[in-house]
Amino acid sequence: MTATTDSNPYNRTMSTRPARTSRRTVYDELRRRVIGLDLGPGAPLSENELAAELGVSRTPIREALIMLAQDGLVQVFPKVGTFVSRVDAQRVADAQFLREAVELASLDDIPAVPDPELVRELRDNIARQELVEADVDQFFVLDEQFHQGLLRLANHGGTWPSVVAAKAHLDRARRLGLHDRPLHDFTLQHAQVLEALLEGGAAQARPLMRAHLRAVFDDIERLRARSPELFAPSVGQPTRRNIAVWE
Amino acid sequence: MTATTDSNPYNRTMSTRPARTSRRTVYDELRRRVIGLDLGPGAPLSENELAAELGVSRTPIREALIMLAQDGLVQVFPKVGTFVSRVDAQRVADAQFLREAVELASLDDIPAVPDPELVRELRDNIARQELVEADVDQFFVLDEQFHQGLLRLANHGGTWPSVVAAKAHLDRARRLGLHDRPLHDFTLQHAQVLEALLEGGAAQARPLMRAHLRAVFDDIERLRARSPELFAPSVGQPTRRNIAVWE
DNA sequence: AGTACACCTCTTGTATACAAGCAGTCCCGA
DNA sequence: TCGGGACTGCTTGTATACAAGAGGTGTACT
Repeated sequence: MTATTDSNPYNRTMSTRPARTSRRTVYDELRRRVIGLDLGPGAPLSENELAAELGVSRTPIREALIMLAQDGLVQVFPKVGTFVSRVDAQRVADAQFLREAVELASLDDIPAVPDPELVRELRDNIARQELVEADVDQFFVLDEQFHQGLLRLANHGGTWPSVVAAKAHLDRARRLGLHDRPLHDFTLQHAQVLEALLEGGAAQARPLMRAHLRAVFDDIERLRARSPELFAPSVGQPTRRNIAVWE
Repeated sequence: MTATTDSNPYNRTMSTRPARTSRRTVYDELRRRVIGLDLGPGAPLSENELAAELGVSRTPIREALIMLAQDGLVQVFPKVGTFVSRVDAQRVADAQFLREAVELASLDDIPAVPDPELVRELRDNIARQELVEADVDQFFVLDEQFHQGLLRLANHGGTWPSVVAAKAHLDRARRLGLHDRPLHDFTLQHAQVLEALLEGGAAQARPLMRAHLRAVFDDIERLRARSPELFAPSVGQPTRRNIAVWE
């Protein structure tokens, strides 16, 4: 699970602890399911069912769903139902665009002599990426730490939550394919970006970074060409599920 | 007020109407108050008081506050209180960075022959800006329509919600100053950006756009230099207000 | 005077009850 | 056979009751 969701630096309070409310737990869990496609695009979500399953009342469920709706991961139709958002090609493209814009622009703001402590963390991160064999989840955690680290290098770590929000839609689209491109391709790209950055600055790192980000998006676009039905436009409102089962 | 908040194109459903729930009304109202500084940074928000004032129960109030918390406009401390977020200099800088990155990058994606209908709208928008005398709110609406229009020109209208979220923090910071820079300065910059774009493409428009966006940020930075106390870091948790008043 | 401590009132978090509405089903009638 | 309308189950929206904790306040004791 990507535990970096709430790494919003502005929501830290330093003096008070994380305050793990039930709502937060539900939010994290549902977000994980949506991004991980345990809950497929268009799937209906019943507040009552979720409440029963997760062992809490409707209140924290509702509040978590509201947060997910703000993230664009679910859609709430009053008096009708709540549904996992469809994977919309336009939305995925917008997410890619935003992420690319922010991450590329941040390269220009990285100081000539970057924070050595952060650089050390990044190198260490890459070293650990190289040790990952096939654990995709583990790799994703490291991948997120790496990209967030680059933003922090530019002193723009505060934009990470926005990037993560966009990334959620990209990750979901990517998982539709299930294809297992070798993880080491990405690790190599990460290493190349970092070295180019430290050697030649933003000018040299930029094209590599763009290529790296585009590699992910190109995977998605290939998938879309192959299986367009997965990217049905989200305009069609969902149908109510048939429940029945008086058991 | 800027009514463009819910212009998220993905949340449209075409078939169902906007569904104006009470929660939405409360959210819009509180957001307006926070950005308009009717509710100053650090101000305490009591769910009970708001419920009484706005004539609804705690439920829609809570849910609206949760949405505002996700926007970073308020902070909720469990069992302690809810407070309007401080205007944090780092956060404002991050918002500026994100907005700049997205809006500048979008220029590169504007087609050589842009949608003539959208161009007409943009020209019309500028014409109306020129007619605005001193109505700041009216100007803000046109300003947002203009910037959103440019994004749509690049077929990246879907990123507008993210830009608006960042812009909220910028606007709030800007209002701390209350200074009335002539609106026509901005109108002129808008016109110059659009003309440069249509004449010479992204290459010519980019520096003008950057200058325009920076002009706003520079105002904020000047204000910060003059009145640093307004930008107190948000780490310090607020103090509980004294209520008393047995009346 | 200073300090420890019980208290008391506020806060948000959670659970539950009720309201309102959409939509599929089923039955009845033409 | 086909159409229409009441019915019935669900859905989310809102209101309210209760739980649990944080922290200011005042008092009593040293």
